[in-house]
Amino acid sequence: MRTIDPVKHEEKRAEILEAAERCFARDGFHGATIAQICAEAKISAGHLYHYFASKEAIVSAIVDAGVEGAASRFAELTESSNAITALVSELARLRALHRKSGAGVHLDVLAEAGRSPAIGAVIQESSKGVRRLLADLLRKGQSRGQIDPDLDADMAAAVLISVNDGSKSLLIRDPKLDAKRSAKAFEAMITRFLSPR
Amino acid sequence: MRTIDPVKHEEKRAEILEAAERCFARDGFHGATIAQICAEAKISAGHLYHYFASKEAIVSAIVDAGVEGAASRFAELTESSNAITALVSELARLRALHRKSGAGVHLDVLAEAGRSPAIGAVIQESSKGVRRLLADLLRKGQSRGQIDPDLDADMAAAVLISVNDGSKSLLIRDPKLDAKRSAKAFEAMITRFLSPR
Amino acid sequence: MRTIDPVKHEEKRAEILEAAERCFARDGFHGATIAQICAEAKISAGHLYHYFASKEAIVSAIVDAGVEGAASRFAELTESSNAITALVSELARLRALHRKSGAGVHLDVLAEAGRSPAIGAVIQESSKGVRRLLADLLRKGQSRGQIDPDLDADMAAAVLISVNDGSKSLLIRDPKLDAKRSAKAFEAMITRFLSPR
Amino acid sequence: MRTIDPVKHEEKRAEILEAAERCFARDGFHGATIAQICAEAKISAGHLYHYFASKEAIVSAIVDAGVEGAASRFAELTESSNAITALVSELARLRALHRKSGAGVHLDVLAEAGRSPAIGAVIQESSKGVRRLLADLLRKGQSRGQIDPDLDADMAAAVLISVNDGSKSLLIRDPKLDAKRSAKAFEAMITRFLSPR
DNA sequence: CATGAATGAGCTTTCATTCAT
DNA sequence: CATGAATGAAAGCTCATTCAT
Repeated sequence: MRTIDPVKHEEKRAEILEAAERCFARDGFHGATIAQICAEAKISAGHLYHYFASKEAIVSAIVDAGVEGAASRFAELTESSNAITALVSELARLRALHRKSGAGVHLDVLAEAGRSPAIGAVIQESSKGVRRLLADLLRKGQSRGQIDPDLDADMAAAVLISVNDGSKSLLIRDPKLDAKRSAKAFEAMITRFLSPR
Repeated sequence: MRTIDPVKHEEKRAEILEAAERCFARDGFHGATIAQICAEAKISAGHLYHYFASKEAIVSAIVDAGVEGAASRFAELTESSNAITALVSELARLRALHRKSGAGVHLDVLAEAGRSPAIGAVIQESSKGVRRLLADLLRKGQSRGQIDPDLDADMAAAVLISVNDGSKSLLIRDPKLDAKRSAKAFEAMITRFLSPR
Repeated sequence: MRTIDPVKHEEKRAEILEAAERCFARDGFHGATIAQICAEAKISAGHLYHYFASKEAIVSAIVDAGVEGAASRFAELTESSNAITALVSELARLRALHRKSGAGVHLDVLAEAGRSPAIGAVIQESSKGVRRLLADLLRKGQSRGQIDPDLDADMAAAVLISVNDGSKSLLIRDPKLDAKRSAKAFEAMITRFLSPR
Repeated sequence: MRTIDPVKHEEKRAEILEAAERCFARDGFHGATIAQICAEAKISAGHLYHYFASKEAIVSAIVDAGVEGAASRFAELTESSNAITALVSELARLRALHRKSGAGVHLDVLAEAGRSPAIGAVIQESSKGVRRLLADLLRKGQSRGQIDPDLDADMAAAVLISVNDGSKSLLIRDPKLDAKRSAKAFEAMITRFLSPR
């Protein structure tokens, strides 16, 4: 009975996930092929299916991992003294992140979620989680008097998430866009949106 | 003895474009097939290539057509007495439009533009045009005292376009989202962003 | 508007069907591959799908063609003066046929029909037709006093079809089986089964 | 220090065989996978290969086991006072058996035997054994005056086996076939075939 | 202008089998 | 004895594009 380490299994899974992430970032959900992902992860084509049931399942896993990341970051944000500046810089951080790794996947996955019920469900579940966390954050800001108490926290959270989604298009529409000036404009919008009047 | 009627040619082109738009909206850029588009346009597969050199060329043409539409709408907006409410309602109109026809293509095309240089170039050209029009609109609002004169009009235009892009994700992330409440949140954000202080 | 001959289309379809039949006979339903069939029919892999929607659809078409053949042969049998000898020799003819072309497909398709609803439906429909034809034949024999009037014509037809199915196993179970002696045994069984007492 | 217990080994082999039989009955020879069989037998994929050299070897073993079963049943039949009714009810028993467990495998294996030399050899060997047993039974009936002495016992045995094979197709061709009426038709055919004139 | 037959590379996925542990 | 990770060939099928008619 030599049942082998489930830890190793998880590690391999994570390796494949990282490989897939790189491929999706480079070529998009449809552009990236299983063969590429396997090559990147240095496993055989067939073996990938010991870890993931389908290409879609890989995307699901990536998205799921994203929620957990968001949760931990939001937990930190709650600690910060100024809710708005914290949020503004978090959004800036996300923009910078995608400036490096390519925003394609993010939009690709969203578009795919609009069509594939499987991925759609994953995205909706994930969004619900993130939105709740973000709304809590906003409400905390409201109770501290840092954020306009008249705002509908839940909807403001949804809008902020969509603003983040939209920011993925900035560099696609203008790759030479001045980072500082655009950051300033975003900051202005968010700050004015959330500040008490 | 067969003279080419350039008018008829353009009409056919437009018909195909509309058919393609319906297909892309339904199934996305990758999901829609040439065969589907041909069926929808009621022409043969081979014949489509008399009008468009490739699938990408169809997308390019659709995007190009989008700029012209935006131009004429913005021209109308310039006439309106209140620049901000006009803008807010235009953005609301676009959201409503996509609520019906599916936002998938919009995001799909953006994602594709991030990868394919061909489509990327088209999107960038188109974005430049729309952004200039929008920035002009904003500057006009500033000169009339309706919009905060301290705003960087050019960047604000870029941000507003990206806000519009992001709004495509709203219903994907939560298909049951309350339309009125979310519209109100958007309105608040745009209004506060642009209003003189 | 050069709509091309639907006749040519049918001819090509028939060619592919014949090629497929050869492949199925050689390697069975699962053993034969689309690639083999295409090679045998001298067309490309993709082109086959202009004529048949799937591998299963090819089997369906083959089975359907079989019913038509059976119908025309049964029509001839009705003319013959002695119903029983006619039937006996028809069954012998079918055994001889499969002695040449391999009985594998026949059993393969039946087995597949027991599992795949798609093929099952085709086989059931086809069987219904053949059985009705055969039962009519038997009833005609009964009215002429050549066949035992006490027999349940419909069930006898079903049993005879199953006897034919079973005869496909004869050579598989013993490739060296003496053809004449086994034919005689079959003849005895059928004759005694159907003859008036 | 680890001595192999040949009894345990045989028990495990039998367990796997039963599991495989269930899988083959459900999904056919090609449809059933090694993974399924292993799951059903609650062993690992690799371990199965300690007991059977290949998927074909499993089929061989199942077929072999079938002969032994037939031998013991035929031994009982020899005891019965009326050879024909005993045979008729044995065939009915086999039909009823397959009505429950699915006849697919039987036909599947026969079809496979027509192609694979390995399985073909096993089936031929097994058939030879069963046929000899059955022929002996018939000859015993002849010597007792219960069966037509003019019949070629050996060929009659072959034909009866093929009738049994063919009966597997009855329900596939018509799943709603009336069991009693069809049983009666079979009974009539067998009885008239074998009875002295 | 217009058709649709034809291509062929490429896709995701499956699965019997092997082997290090 | 026993596991399950790993392989890799091959399967069915799709689709943008070309071309003879």
